Amino acid sequence: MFKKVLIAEDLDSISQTIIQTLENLSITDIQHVKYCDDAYIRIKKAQAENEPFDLLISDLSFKQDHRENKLVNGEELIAAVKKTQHTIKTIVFSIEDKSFKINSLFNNLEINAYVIKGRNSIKELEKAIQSVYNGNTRILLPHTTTNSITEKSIIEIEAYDISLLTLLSKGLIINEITTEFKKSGMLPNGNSSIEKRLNKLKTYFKANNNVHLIAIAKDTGLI
Amino acid sequence: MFKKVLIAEDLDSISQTIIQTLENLSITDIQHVKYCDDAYIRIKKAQAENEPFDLLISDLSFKQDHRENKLVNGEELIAAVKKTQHTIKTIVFSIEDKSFKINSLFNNLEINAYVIKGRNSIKELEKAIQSVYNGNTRILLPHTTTNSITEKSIIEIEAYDISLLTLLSKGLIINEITTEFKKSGMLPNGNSSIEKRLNKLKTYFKANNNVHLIAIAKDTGLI
DNA sequence: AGTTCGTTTACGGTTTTCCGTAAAAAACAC
DNA sequence: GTGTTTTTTACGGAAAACCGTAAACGAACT
Repeated sequence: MFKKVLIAEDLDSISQTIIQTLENLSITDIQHVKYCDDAYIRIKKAQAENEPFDLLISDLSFKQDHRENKLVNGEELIAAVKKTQHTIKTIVFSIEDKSFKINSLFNNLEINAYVIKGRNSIKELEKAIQSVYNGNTRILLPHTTTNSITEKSIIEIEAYDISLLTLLSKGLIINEITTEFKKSGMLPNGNSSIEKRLNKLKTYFKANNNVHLIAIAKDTGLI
Repeated sequence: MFKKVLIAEDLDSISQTIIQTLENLSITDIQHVKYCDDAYIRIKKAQAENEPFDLLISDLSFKQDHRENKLVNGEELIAAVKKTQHTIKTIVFSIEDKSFKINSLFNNLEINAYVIKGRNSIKELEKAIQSVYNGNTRILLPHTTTNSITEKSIIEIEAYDISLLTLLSKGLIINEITTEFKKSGMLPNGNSSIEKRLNKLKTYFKANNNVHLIAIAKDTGLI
């Protein structure tokens, strides 16, 4: 079993349970931090001392407080950690159940497992740890994502749409988005193309207008 | 100290910690449910058997799954419980940190304490339990609500605005909202008045347009 | 080079929002 | 009851979204 495990989880009401779960698996060296920055430092340090962590169990969203942090969420943390220690195994333990986001974590960050916080997630987390230790990857133990978008859709929605919706949600009008896209080299960037894309999104999400579309995008966690 | 306590919390990773906290306070009769409906039934039953619960510790948001439930969140649960057993003490333990919502719980549901899930919430929860047992009320142990709206604003924003924003977020245009308001007797319900109110909201939230406004309303948890 | 096909962009008309001003109605004061 | 203030509603013009159509462009192939 894993020897040295780091937990990145801000809520103490949850981290305590994770620690206990790890103890039940006879893992002796369990460390816990409440901030992403701290997690990164710990991993760096352990690496420098030639006693690197075997496994990182991380939440995705961390509460903001008085402290200024460079890494503000689990995605940034994992991306940073993988750059410095690519061999480390990673399990994400989060309440997020949108398959869009989960898939992107497997594809972009190459995490080893994803466990959705739920009514029976402790056992699932335990299983996930076992599986990852046995060398398996792409593990997800869900009630396969209830209120998320279907698989097909996810493929169609890309970074372009996210940018578009994000700018729209920030109050920019189409013209301004066009200018913005031209600045950042995002293509296509004509007024009409952007309108057309918005129309596709509206059709897809069954939205009556832009306002409705943004509301839906917020609800589904797309932006 | 309290003798009989019920915990309503869906995430097992959190409930386990709460149970342990209660055990540390030498509370012997600790019950735990993962669904609001179950909580209500337990309380009814305990009352019928003349051994009512002293305290209810409840989360606010519960994940939806295959099960059909009448009570879908902590607010509904507490409202229902108070109707049948007004003497019960209630502590809300939730990640929600918008003072708008927290205040409404104290005012409308007359909860006894509110603890925000955070980096040191276990100790705060413990303190809250002690305080409620000692007869105190209106307890809130926060880093006083970071990313929420200020006090003044909350007073100004009322049910009317929520309805307005909600309808807008559902894709209705001003004209349709007017009709809707006339149907439901919401006043004022003229096109211009609704526009004027929207303008106030836009000024207040520093929103460029309706799309922006809805995005902000979603972000702040107003709708 | 020319053809085809798909994508991007341009344009125009209609609807809705946006943002004033003014009239009407209601609430209030005396 | 009359005048005053506030709130609500009506209206109208400018800006933006909305929606269809057509032109321009680019890549792939012959």
